[in-house]
Amino acid sequence: MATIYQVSELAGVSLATVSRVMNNNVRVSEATRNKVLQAMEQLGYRPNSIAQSLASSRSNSIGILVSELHGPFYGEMLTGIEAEFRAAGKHVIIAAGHSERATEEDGIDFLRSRNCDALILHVEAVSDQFLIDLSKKETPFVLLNRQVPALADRCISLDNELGGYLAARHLLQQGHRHIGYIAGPMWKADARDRFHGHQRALAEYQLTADEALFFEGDFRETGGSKGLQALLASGRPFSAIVCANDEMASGALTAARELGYEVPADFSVMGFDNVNFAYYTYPKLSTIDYPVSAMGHMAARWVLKKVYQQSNIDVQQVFNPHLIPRDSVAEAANT
Amino acid sequence: MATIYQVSELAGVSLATVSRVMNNNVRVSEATRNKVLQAMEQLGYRPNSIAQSLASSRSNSIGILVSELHGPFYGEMLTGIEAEFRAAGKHVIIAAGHSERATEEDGIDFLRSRNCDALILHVEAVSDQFLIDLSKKETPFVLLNRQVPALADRCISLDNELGGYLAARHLLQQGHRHIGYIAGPMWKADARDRFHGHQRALAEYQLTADEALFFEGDFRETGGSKGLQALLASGRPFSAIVCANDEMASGALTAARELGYEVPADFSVMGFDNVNFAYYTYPKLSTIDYPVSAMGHMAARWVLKKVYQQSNIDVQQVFNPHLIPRDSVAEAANT
DNA sequence: TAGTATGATGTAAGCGCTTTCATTTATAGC
DNA sequence: GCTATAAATGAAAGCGCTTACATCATACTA
Repeated sequence: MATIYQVSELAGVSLATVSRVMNNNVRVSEATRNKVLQAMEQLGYRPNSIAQSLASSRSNSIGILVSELHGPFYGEMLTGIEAEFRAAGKHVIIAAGHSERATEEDGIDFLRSRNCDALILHVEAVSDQFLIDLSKKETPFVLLNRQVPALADRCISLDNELGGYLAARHLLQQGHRHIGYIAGPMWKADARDRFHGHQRALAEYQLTADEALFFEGDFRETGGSKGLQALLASGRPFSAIVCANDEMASGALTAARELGYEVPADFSVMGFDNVNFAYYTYPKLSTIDYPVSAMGHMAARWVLKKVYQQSNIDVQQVFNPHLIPRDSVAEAANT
Repeated sequence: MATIYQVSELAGVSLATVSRVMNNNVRVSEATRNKVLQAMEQLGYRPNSIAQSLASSRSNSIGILVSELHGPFYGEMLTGIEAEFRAAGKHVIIAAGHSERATEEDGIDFLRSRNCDALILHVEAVSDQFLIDLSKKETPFVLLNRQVPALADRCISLDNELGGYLAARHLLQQGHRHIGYIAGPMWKADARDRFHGHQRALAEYQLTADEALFFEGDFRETGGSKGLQALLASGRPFSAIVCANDEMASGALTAARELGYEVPADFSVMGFDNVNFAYYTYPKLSTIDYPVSAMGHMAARWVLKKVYQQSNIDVQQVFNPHLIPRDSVAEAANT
């Protein structure tokens, strides 16, 4: 592999000049620039990015920690992030946190040890304090889908409370008054926020959530099917359920069918996230759109702006969800 | 940030000794090792991985190129790969190739310029020759889900032909004789192989694929719905269709419902891949299992073995698919 | 007890770049 | 044509490590 030294020799200029044409910020005369370019071409020269990083103390790499690498949600997020950075010539190092405190902390550590210029973190299990402490260390980071008041300027998040509100209101407007709720793990902030929004909507109708019609799931399909079974087992009548994400809604739909119920004739089902497959469930899932890809892009742009000084970039930090009505919700029968 | 130099000073030993205890291969007396460890602890020392890479000409990073970062298939693959490397202390740089020749070549270039120690490639659009040429360059790589005869020792693949065969045979055994086929893009090797397997099974029953009942889709939901419409429009009767992947099968299922057909009463549908959501479609999709996560693991282990000399690792290069019968296929009515 | 392995440690030369500072060369003003 | 200024280029010192190679102390052999 040719080095910068051989290029400089072939072109008959100094190392410094070659370096300058590579980082074309400084002025180099057209003539020498061409000589150098030609020499590079001829030698098939490729700069050694490791050496560049060492010398410039900038690795051009961004560490991404997400809970999982699979699943419709994280996939979209990663796609958005990667696209943005790739275009900027930066590269992306990924790690999975699996929603566990130790693994998340370990992942952050791992990424930091890799000399990332910045981190994009989708963490759920580490404490706010941990993040606040982390913010005092040298590596900058943004938080995706998390609100830490003390770190407000580094948070890119969705208004989950509003989403929960919109979902419930949709059902209420369709006349539903007995609404079951299959929540996400309540130690997760987004799960809690969604439920709070739900409660707020109910309150507007002078209603409160029935504890017997509440089930705490795991954000996965099985959580939805177990949740539905639990609601049914409670013996309490209900005409609709909201699931805190689409995976659980899908599980609930499947379970409903297996148990002989028909959605939305027997009861309506709302999802949340509007992941790709929500259109392909049966019936098509009414849900709340989560602009996850856009938010991934935005996190990347935050980094480009704050860390790589690309000042012409605008960043939006709070996103709003909106309702996607489809076929899994129908008007309530006469109550 | 503390450097190795300060550690050596605090511990009262030379740079080399500190380096030795970090890479604990060489012999260092217990006493000095402890002194050094203690000094590191005290300074909160963390080695600079960039400097390590430059000095050792080993980056401990592996480049991964997949077609997409989202979608159930690639997500599983990445999860498998990441888990394996993370445990080994290596890190993973990812890029998306989007199934386009230029983007794939560019991605490989990008990864190579990042000094990856090895590459794991899931490429579809670049030519065999390109890969053969690439194999002559310094960066080693494995191919996932691709068979290049000249590079057989670097391929980890599924026997797609067998999968196509199993899918068709299942239908034939259920008495179906008029079978539609919604293929993937036929320029992709896996799409072709699956179809070849399909033809082989038909041949065993003295049948050939009806060209009017063949549709070339795009491996996505919309491909499946368009495909079904095309088959229906052909006017040819059929009692079953096989889709070359689960996404298209899901699209076909949804389209069938919209058009007023019932699966499997009106016709059976087979998928391929056994992605996560296949269990949650309605009806539950009969499909062919693709052990994608295991194959991701295996690709990572190939790298560990061949590039990082972990000789105790076994690698399996060819995987076999198998049938997962569920509810979307039923016996053919009397023909 | 001299002679020789052997294990532990130190010295110093890179790895391939970036970047500051000094130097040379070109341009302009008068 | 000569000096003042700006533009282009070069020299060289790192960036924080790894790793031959050299050195030194100790343990063993005969």
